[in-house]
Amino acid sequence: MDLTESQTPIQAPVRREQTAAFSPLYQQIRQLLLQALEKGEWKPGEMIPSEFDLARRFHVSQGTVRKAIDELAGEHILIRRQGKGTFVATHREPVVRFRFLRLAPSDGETVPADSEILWCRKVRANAEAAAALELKSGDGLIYIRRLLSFRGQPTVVDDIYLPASLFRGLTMAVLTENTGPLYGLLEARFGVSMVRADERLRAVAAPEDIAELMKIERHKPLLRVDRVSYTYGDRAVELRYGHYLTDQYFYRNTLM
Amino acid sequence: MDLTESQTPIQAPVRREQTAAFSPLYQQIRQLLLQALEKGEWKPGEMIPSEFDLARRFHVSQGTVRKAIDELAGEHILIRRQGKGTFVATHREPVVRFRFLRLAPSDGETVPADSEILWCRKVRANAEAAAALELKSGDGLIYIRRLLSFRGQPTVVDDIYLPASLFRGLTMAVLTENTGPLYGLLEARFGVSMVRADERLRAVAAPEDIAELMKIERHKPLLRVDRVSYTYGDRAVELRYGHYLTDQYFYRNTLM
DNA sequence: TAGTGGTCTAGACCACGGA
DNA sequence: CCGTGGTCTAGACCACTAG
Repeated sequence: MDLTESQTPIQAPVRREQTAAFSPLYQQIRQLLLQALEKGEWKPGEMIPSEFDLARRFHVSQGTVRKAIDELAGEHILIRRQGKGTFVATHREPVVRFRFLRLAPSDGETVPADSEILWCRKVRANAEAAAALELKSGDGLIYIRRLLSFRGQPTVVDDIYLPASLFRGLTMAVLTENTGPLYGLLEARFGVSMVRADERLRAVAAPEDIAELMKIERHKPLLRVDRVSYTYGDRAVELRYGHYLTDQYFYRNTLM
Repeated sequence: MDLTESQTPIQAPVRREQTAAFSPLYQQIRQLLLQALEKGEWKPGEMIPSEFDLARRFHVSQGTVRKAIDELAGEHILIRRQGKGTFVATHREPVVRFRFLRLAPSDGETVPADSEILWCRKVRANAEAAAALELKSGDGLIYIRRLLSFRGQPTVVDDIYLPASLFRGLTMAVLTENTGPLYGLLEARFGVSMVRADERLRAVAAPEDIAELMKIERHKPLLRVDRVSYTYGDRAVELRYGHYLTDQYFYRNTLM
């Protein structure tokens, strides 16, 4: 995989002079790996070179590469599989999906979500969206509304805003023909991998349009989840407002 | 610190025969460290022995001890401080507290919580509490209700259930004279450290008694947070039902 | 200056998966 | 059988803290 190609190696492993901003070698390697991922050198689901190959490429020891990969694996950006190799994480694996869809049923039975795209429009960013997505007010956004149902019960309404510049060609048709998770589509078709998301949760009274979609009475309490998602390098690439009906499901979380 | 005392060392570092349940050495060390913590050999806030001392004690290399500590530090059970030592995490440090109280104000300003204990009673475990706390129905529990206010606005009502057997002597008087966080009291006075918690979030209409305490109208949407907390070794030691008013505050969470 | 955690290396060997 | 990640060791040196 391009091991002989020209590729900005760390020449003399940079030992900054004392008391200057000190960055350990393995952090520099971590950054180089992130850059390679961002460039798309290895795609989601693919295997990256072995630790020894990477060590040769970056002119460091295998242990140092290992520590860099350890960190990225801890962030769920890479996935180690003993005996097989190290792979780029992908949202097309269900285990990843569960990290980003935190609804679980009150009574055991896990259940697949049934997704219906309600619309997909181009809009202009208002101040709030622009601030969250690090854009300018008025920049183009793609606005998607979708409805998730479990066992036929409409349970989640998501209003999703994506920078139009990153997702040219994302249309209603593309969305409806996609079967897997949305993030899987975004990474496979547009090369944008969601790596982290910050959420803010509140209890709110159901707005009229959402109550109608969910077939519930107005003002019923809903869990509102505001999400900003980030790709490599903490770049915000999605703003999402979710309304969750939590009669049969709950939002699960673990504090550590 | 008892380095010469008799203490079940790993004698011949146990290399299990092939294909049998294999546990790496550093995992065995991790378990021994957890046992020492559980025994109270090192108390919250205290420094544990250096990596080299522990290596001698357990008859392994410093690198192996280091890897065990790495894991415990990743679980926020231990805290490393370069140049000083490795310390047992304590809930009396604000940084830890924020991991377990996830409310943040909608408008910047962070604010200290003002806690009022409403009552502290002995009750018997119902089926639900018994199941969550791994007890038998009818076992003794301490039931605490408290009210947290921010800027004078009542915002959180917590109903807390603790196994009476673990917290003998926990009374209204003890609670009211405690100034810091509840978990700080529990670890300092009863030797029970909260290490992890699972939460289930729902939006609900405010029950009458809670609406009254918060001085809000009945049926107003509240965020209900059911929590089970665990100490070392995944032992459940707290069941808590929280009702959060999310007009001015939100529950923050990061997905990774 | 001494003691602690943090980094980096090189080498040996083990566990796992697949050909 | 080989190639991968995983473990363990020993040793050298760096960065940080405190006396």
